[in-house]
Amino acid sequence: MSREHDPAQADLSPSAYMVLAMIRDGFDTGYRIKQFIERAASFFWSVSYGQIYPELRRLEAAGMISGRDVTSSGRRRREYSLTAAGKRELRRWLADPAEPSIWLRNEGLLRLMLIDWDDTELVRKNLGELRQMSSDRLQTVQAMVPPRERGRRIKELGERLLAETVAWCDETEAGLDRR
Amino acid sequence: MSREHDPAQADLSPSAYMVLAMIRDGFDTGYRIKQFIERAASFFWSVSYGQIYPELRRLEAAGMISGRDVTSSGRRRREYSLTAAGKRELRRWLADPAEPSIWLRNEGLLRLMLIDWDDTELVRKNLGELRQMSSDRLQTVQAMVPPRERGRRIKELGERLLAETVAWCDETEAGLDRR
DNA sequence: GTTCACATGTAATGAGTTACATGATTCA
DNA sequence: TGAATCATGTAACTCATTACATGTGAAC
Repeated sequence: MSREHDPAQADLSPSAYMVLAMIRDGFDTGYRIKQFIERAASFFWSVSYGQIYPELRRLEAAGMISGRDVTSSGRRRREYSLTAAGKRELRRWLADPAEPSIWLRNEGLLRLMLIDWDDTELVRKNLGELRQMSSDRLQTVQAMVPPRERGRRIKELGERLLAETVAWCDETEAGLDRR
Repeated sequence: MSREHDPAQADLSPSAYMVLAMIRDGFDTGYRIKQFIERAASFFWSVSYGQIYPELRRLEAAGMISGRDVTSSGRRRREYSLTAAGKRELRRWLADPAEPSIWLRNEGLLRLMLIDWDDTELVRKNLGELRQMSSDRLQTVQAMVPPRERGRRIKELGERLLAETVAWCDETEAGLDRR
């Protein structure tokens, strides 16, 4: 994550900017942000509540967002909105030339790479697991109604990548039989 | 990473098992393991030296591997081999029913999802960056000579996924002009 | 003589998870 | 009445990064 040290920049984490942008787009509580990311971005981004809630507090302390407690029909929630500083900082980051980092770990694929392929049963099991996960994710992505055009394009990529993985699992499994 | 607590199991991290398997396959130094993973698994796994070297020491302390310093033609390196316990533990993990976790963060895609798509220039820039990264990775994967059959299949998946991403970037950029 | 590949390592730091704790509402 | 969904939050922990430090040999 090569963000160089530069005192002129707030230098938040990518997750913080994600949160900022979600609030900008109307996903104004921690819960809603998590739900949305899980549905719309699950094929390239992950989050947990243990990350989101402290992040919201940090961003508020830093003056990037401001929150207020809302109680409607008995349920309490904390709604946030961007401050001027938050808007500025988000805009700055989005136009920033810093090269984006990629971080990935697919344990299923790792296992598949490490197991003995003569053990057809084990290969089949791992292939099945990967297929299941991918097609579950594919369904989640497909079920998603993207809010804007960019959402439609991103969604399409997710569908293609996940469908490709499912197809690969099927073909690989089929290849197992022809031996 | 839902590895349940079970005193009967050594419960190492997935990275530790990756290291174990690499040593099993003849990649017997930290440097070689990193090189190989970078080339063969870059599309689904990441590693850094800061992770690998301490991991090798930990595994040695745990009796899973044993290392010895080798100096050939002036250069010193530490070569490892699996102990009986290491072989056993690796075998156990590979047959383990624990569901594999997926963890991913593609900052380029995140930016693309968060930017204003009416700013065609910015979209183009981000698309270009993603395309560059993906085609670089694609080349790395293509250049790789897989050691075994399983390597060939995994390699094929990487190629398909990366090629799909590159194609998506191109199509999306082309679509930008038709507006 | 300088750059690239080989080769190993540590310290400081940060990010993000899991498990836990709590409680209301809605729906079957 | 029980399960699912809505909703927030903390503590302990693990993992893994980045930056730094060091040195050799080979190739140009």
